Amino acid sequence: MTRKQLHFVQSLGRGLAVLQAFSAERSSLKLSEIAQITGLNVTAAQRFTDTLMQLGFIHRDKHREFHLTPKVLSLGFAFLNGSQLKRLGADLMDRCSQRLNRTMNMAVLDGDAVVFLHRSETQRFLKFDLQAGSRLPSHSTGTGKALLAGLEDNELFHKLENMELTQVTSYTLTTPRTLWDDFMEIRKRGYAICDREMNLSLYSLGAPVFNGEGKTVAAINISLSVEEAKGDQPKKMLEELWDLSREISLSMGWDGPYPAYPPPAPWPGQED
Amino acid sequence: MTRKQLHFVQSLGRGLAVLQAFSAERSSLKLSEIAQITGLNVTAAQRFTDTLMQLGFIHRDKHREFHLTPKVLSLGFAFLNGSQLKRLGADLMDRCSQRLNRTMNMAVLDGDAVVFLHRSETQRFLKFDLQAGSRLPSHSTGTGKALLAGLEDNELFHKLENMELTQVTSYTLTTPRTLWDDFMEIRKRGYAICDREMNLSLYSLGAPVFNGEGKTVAAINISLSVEEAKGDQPKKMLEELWDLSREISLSMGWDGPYPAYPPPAPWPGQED
DNA sequence: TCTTTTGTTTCGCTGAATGGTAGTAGACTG
DNA sequence: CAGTCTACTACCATTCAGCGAAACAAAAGA
Repeated sequence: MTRKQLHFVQSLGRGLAVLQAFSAERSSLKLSEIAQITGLNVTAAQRFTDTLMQLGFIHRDKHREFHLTPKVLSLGFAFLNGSQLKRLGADLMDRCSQRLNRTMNMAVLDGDAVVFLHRSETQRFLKFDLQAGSRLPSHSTGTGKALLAGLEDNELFHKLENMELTQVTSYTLTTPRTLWDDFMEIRKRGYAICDREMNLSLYSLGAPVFNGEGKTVAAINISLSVEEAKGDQPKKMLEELWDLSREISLSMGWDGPYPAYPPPAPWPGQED
Repeated sequence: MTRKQLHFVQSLGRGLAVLQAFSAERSSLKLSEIAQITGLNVTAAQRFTDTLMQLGFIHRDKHREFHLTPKVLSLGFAFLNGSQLKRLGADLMDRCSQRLNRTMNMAVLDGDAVVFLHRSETQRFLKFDLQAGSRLPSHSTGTGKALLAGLEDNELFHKLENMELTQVTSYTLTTPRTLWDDFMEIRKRGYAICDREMNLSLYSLGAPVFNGEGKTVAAINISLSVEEAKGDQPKKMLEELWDLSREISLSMGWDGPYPAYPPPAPWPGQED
């Protein structure tokens, strides 16, 4: 792990590593497990667990196993509720979702994953349980593709070359080259189509949200079942989605040409 | 801030303080503001912001202001999805919520606040927007009161004496003594009533969830408008809520007498 | 029971973390 | 545009916070 040594507070890094050792699958850990996962020696791990306990972020049950406490949620909550995006967009999205009787989501990019900020639910059955904070691979979701298409060419290229392109279904695009072409289509069209790439019964449309500088800061999506996608539903939904994305972008300060995607560019890698 | 000095890793504490300096209201901070809020000198604050940036938890915009990144959500998400409670209870609650066409919530206690873990939404209008991670004062919510009533007597007393009992509406109970009496009623009845104590048009019923040892680990609630609460709706809702709480407790391993609240106890403080 | 694994405590060493100072870049003002 | 803030960055000597080995204690298995 090469990291600029200058100005890096080791103890903070290690302590956060301890917090991150917990996950949905590994929700209770023994001291020795924490030490193993983080690569710390046991004594050090103990110092950090002690500290985190005193701060109330983890707690130890009677079997001497550590768990995260609800306090860790408060960190994420500060982010969610402080985000201008959510404040401005959530209401607009809720209303649109109600009107269409469709579940919609708003997401941002974090590393190679899309993270959901807000979900407007409806009664419809197609229940694909996501909630604020959920993460999904970006290359196989409507929101993810709408977001990736908004990156600068070189950043996009670099990311494609380095990210893991998991084959989620047989429809998932898994090579940098094919995805690049898809993104260029998205830039032209202004919206993303994700047809069974995430789930064999799911057809999702994703549209970007731009901030005052025309940078892609978020994406919204609307899902249809594959059945519905055969009719003229997509067209209608797309219009609504498009209008909504425009409206949210406007409230974020973008009043320039729409969409504000960069112009399509040729594949910058070696042809093979 | 008195804190056991032994085995407390200062740098971790300070670094986390920097993260916690951000909130919904203060979502973007300058270096000097961070230093001021955390009580660190500027140089130290810089070391921590540097570290947190390198770790991807915060980022700095072009106006040199710091923001949290979506990465902080992942910490809370590990907690949410690792919680047995949520895994077991969410589905049961969703189904119940659908059947009754009522929004329900599940919450746990964290310090003096209730933190919502899961929300089962319905179309109903009474929209009081909460989402996983939201925090509310515990003394004025149905879930909060159901949770507090489950504390050990001395813990409950101590908490009541030390927590801030904000007067949210004119109905909110704000003295330790009156709340104590209310909690004893809750222990007898097995459920909490929160009538306009949080919001003048809200009537909420809260029921506890017990774990395998009979400890109160969570609470669920169902809300009615004050209008509806006048009829025989509460009775019906209560039955459903009660059954659900029992069912969730059972799946958590509690098969003893119900409810598993401690027995009512007299007010331990000085009479005045 | 004994053995193995896991967790706790101690302690001397060292460099990570500290905070003062001085220098620099932006922002605001008149 | 000079002048004056204030906010931020870079540097560096000092030192104590954090470190890990090792000895000890306590659970968990067998």
